[in-house]
Amino acid sequence: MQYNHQEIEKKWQDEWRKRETFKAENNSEKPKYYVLDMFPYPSGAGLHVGHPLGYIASDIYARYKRHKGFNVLHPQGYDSFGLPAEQYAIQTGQHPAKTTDENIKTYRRQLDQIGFSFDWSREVRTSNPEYYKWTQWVFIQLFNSCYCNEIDKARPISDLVAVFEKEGNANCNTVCDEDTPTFSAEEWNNFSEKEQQEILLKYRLTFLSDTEVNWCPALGTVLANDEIVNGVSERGGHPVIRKKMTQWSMRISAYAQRLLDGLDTIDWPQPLKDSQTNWIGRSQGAMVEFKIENSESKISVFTTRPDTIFGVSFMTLAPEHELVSEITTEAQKAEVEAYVEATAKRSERDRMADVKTISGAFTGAYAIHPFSGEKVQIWIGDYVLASYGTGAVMAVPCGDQRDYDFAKHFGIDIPNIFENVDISEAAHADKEGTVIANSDFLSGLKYKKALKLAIYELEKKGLGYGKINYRLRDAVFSRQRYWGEPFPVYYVDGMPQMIADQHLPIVLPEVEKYLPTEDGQPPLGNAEVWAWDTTTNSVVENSKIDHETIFPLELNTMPGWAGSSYYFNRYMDSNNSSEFASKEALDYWKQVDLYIGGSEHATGHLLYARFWQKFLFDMNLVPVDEFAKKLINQGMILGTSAIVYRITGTNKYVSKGLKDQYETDELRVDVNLVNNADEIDVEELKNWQPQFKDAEFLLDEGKYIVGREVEKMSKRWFNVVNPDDICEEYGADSLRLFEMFLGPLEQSKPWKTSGISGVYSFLKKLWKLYHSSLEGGQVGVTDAEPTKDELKTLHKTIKKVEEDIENFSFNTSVSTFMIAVNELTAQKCNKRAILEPLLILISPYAPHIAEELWEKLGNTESISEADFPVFDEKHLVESSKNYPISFNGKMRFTLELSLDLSKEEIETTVLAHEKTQAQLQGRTPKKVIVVPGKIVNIVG
RNA sequence: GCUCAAGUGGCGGAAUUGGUAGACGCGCUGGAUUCAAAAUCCAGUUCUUUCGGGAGUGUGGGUUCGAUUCCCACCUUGAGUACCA
Repeated sequence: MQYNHQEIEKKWQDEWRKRETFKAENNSEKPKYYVLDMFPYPSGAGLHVGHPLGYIASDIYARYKRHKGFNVLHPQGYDSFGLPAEQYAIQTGQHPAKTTDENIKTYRRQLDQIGFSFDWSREVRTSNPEYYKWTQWVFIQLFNSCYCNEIDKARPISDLVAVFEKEGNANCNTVCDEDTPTFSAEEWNNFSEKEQQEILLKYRLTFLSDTEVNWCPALGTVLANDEIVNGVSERGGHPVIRKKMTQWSMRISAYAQRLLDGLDTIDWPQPLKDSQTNWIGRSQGAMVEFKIENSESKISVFTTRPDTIFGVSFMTLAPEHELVSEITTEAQKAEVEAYVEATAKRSERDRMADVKTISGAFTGAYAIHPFSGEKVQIWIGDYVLASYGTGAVMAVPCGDQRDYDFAKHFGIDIPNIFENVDISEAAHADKEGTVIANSDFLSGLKYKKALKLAIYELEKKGLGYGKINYRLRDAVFSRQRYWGEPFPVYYVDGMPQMIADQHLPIVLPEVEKYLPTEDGQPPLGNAEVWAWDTTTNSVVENSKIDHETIFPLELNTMPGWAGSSYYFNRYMDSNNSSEFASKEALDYWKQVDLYIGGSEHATGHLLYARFWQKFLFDMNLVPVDEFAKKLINQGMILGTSAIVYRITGTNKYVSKGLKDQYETDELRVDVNLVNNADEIDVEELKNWQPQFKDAEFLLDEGKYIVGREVEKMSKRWFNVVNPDDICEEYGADSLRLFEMFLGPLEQSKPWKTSGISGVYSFLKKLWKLYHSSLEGGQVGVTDAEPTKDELKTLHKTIKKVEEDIENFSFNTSVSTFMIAVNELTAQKCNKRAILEPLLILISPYAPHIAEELWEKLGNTESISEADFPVFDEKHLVESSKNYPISFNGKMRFTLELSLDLSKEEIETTVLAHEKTQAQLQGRTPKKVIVVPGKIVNIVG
C-alpha cells in the first residue's frame, strides 16, 4: 500500500472537523495551557509558504501539550480591518467587507489544508460588529478613566470629578496635559459644563486634542510613529509631513514606567524587550528654569546632566519653540525668521537625513544662569527637537558633542568644567571617573555626587527639580479611513459624547465612495446615514441633524491596532454577547502561555496590547496585567528569486555562466519556472510574459541557468511559493516537517523547495516501516517484548524530542525521527510497544500520517487523546563506552572502558594500552595520569 | 554613531554545565535495480597528503591536559534605532 498523502490528509481534516477534536472547554480537571498565534490580516494574495511557519511551531507545541495532559486553548481569527481592502475598494468600488470575506475564505481553506489544531468555534474577526462592539466598549472605558499617580493605576474619571468639586486640582497627582490650568473647587463648580468637559479631556486616558501629527498626503491619513520607517510610510513608502489636526489620542505615556517594569516579569526575547525599552526611552535628570533678561518668560529645559550646569555657555531652542518670536530682538529678527521659515520647509525626512550640517541663529536675547547669574546667549537650532523634552536645551559644549559642534561652528565659548580633561578636539561625555571643576559648589565632586547635589540645590532654590523623562509619545488613535472601527462618539456643541454601552455596536455606515470628501473630511463624511438621535438612541440620516436631539457622529475610524490590543482575551469567551469575556473564562485562562509571532510588532501591537491589558487590569476587568507570559519571534522565510540576464539594449538573454562576457541587466522571473538545478525551461518562460515571447536565449551547455538572490517573498520579485502547491505534491505533513527542518525557529532563512524531498522520503519510509509490520496490510504488530536495541532507539527518541519541543528546537527533532525510523527499519521492528509510542512522538509534527497509522494499529480514539510516552533512563544505560584518551591534547585514541571501573583500574587499563601503542610505534611509553571528568582525561 | 544578534563543508544546519567537530537533510560522485527513466536501495563526500599523517569552526591573542563552546581585541554580516539633551 502506497503512502497517499492527499487521501489521508483530507480524511483526517474532515474527521477532526466532524469530531470537534480540538474544541477547548472553559473548565476542566486538567491544567490549562493557552497557545496563541498573532492573527493574520487576510490579504488578497493568500498565504505563501513563509506565513505558516509560526503557526506550525505553535501547532506542534499545542498538540504536544495536549499529549502532556493539558486542556489547550489554541484559537485563530483574523485582523480583518486594514488598508489594502480599502484601497482595493477605492479602485474597484467593491465593498471592503466583501473583499475581506472572500480573502478570509481563501485563508481558511489554506489553513485547513495544513492540518492545524485550531479551535475554530472561537474564531474572531476584528471587522465583525459583534467583535468591534467590544473594541468600542474598551474605548469608552478608557474615555471614562484617568491615571492616578498616587495609587499608580487607572481609576474612573468620576473619582477625579469628586476631587475637583471638593478641592480643585492643585494637589491632584493625576496624569494630564502639560497645559492644564490650576483651579480651586470654587472655580471648578463655577465652570460651565463645556469648560468642565474641556478640562476633563486633559485627564482622560483617551482624549481629543490638537496634535501635531504625521500626515501622509498620499494615503490621506495620519500615521503613528511606529507606522513610519525612515521618514516615509511603512506601507507604500510615501512621504510624511507634520500637520496640526484634532485627533483622538491614547495616553499611553501614563503607563511608560509600568510598561518598562513589566518587561522584567515576562519571558520575551531580549532583543524585543530591548527595542521596547528603547522606544519608551526613559531618561533620568532634572528640569531647570532659566530666566530671560528683560522678560517675564522663562525657559525650562530638561537635562540628564544637571551636574554640568556650570558648563552652560548658551541655550538652544527648537525653531518651533513658542518663545522664539517673543524674545527675538529687533536686530536679529530678520535672520531668525528666515531660519525658522527655512526649517519649516524642510521635511522631517530631510532634517533626519542631514544631521551633519550645523545650522542655527542667534535670537539676540540672553538668559540668566540660575546659579552664577551670568548672561547666556539664546540661540535657535534645528538640532533641538520640538517634540522631545521641552523643545529647549541648556547647552554644555564641553560635555555634549552636539553642543560642542554648534559652539565651534558659531564661535561660542567652550568653558571647561572637568579636571584634567582635554577638550580641544571633542566634548568629553564620559561620566565615570570625571571630576567636576570650575563649578562653584560642585567643584571637586564626581558625577554621582555632583548630580545629586545639583538637583538638591535646584530644588532648594526653587529653580528646578529632578525629573524622569520618557521618549514614548501618546498614541494618535484617529485614522481618516473607512475600513476601521467607527468611534462610539457623537458631538454636542463640539464636545465629544460617548454612546451608552447598551447601544453598541455602532455599525460602520454604507458610503458611495471610499475616498475622503471634497472638503477634506474623512470617508465617513460621505455617509448619508451617520447622525445620532438621542431620543431613539439610533443612527439616523445626516439631513436630520438639528443639534438639539440629533447630532453628528465622529467621522474618523480607529487605527489597525485597536482590534488587536485585546483579542487574546476575547478568544477566552468569544461567543459571549453580554460581556467581552465572562469573569469565569478570564479567571480560568488568565493569560496567553505561549505567543508566537513576528518581531516587526515590537513597538506597535505588542506595546499597545500591553498598555490595554494593564488598563483593563487596573479596572478589574482582567485578572493579570501582562497578557502573554512567554513570547517567541519566529524568523521570516525568505524567497529565493530567480534572475535572468538580458544583454543591455537587446532582447537577448544569457545564461548565468556567460553573463560576465556581456554588459547585462538583471530581471527577476517566476521562481516556479526554475527546477532544482537552477535551470529554467525557456519555452515556459516565453509563455510566461510577452516580453520573453520573441526573446533569444544564449545557453550554456544546452541549459539556461538563472542567478539566485535571497530576498523577502513578494509578488513583485516573482519568488512566492504557494503552500497549496506544496500540499498538493508532497502533502501538509511534508510541509510542516520541512518548515521546521529548515533551521532554528527564530532565525530567518531562505525557502528552497528542492530540500523537501528529504522529509517526503522520510514519511514514505515511516509509512513503509509500519506497513511491513502489518501482515497483509492489516493488524500485524506483535505484543512481543521489544529488544534492548529497540527500546534504546525509542527512549533515546523520546528524550530528545521532549527536550527539543520544550526548547523550541523543532528543527533537530525532525533529524531524530529520521534516525529512529532508519534504526527501527534496520531492526525490522514490529512491536506494538515501540511503534505506538513512536507515533505519538511524531504526531505533533506530522499529524495526518500519525492519525492514519494510529488507526491502522487498531486504535479507535484520535491520537491526540494519547498520553506522551514516558522516558525511562534505564534503557539508555550502557555497560561500557568508548572514551577519548588524549596526551597533552596532542595524540588521541579511543578505548572501550567499563562504566564501573575505579580510577585506578582505568589508569591501569590505559597504561597497558599506551604501552602497546608505544611498542607498535617504537617509542617509550608516556606517563599516565587520570584527570577526573565526564570523559576520562589522561595527560602525559 | 548607539544597542542587539550571528560568523562552522558546495548549501541549510547539528554539537555549548569545555571532552571523538561537521549529526540530519540537500547537492554531488560511484554502484545495484531497470530496455530506459522515475522511484528505491547501498557506498562515499571538510581540506590536504609522499597514505604515516597534517590542518581545520571569521582574524589575532589568552585561560585550560583539552576551546566551535569561556575571556580580551579586531574584522565581517544581519536586525533595530537614530540629532532624545
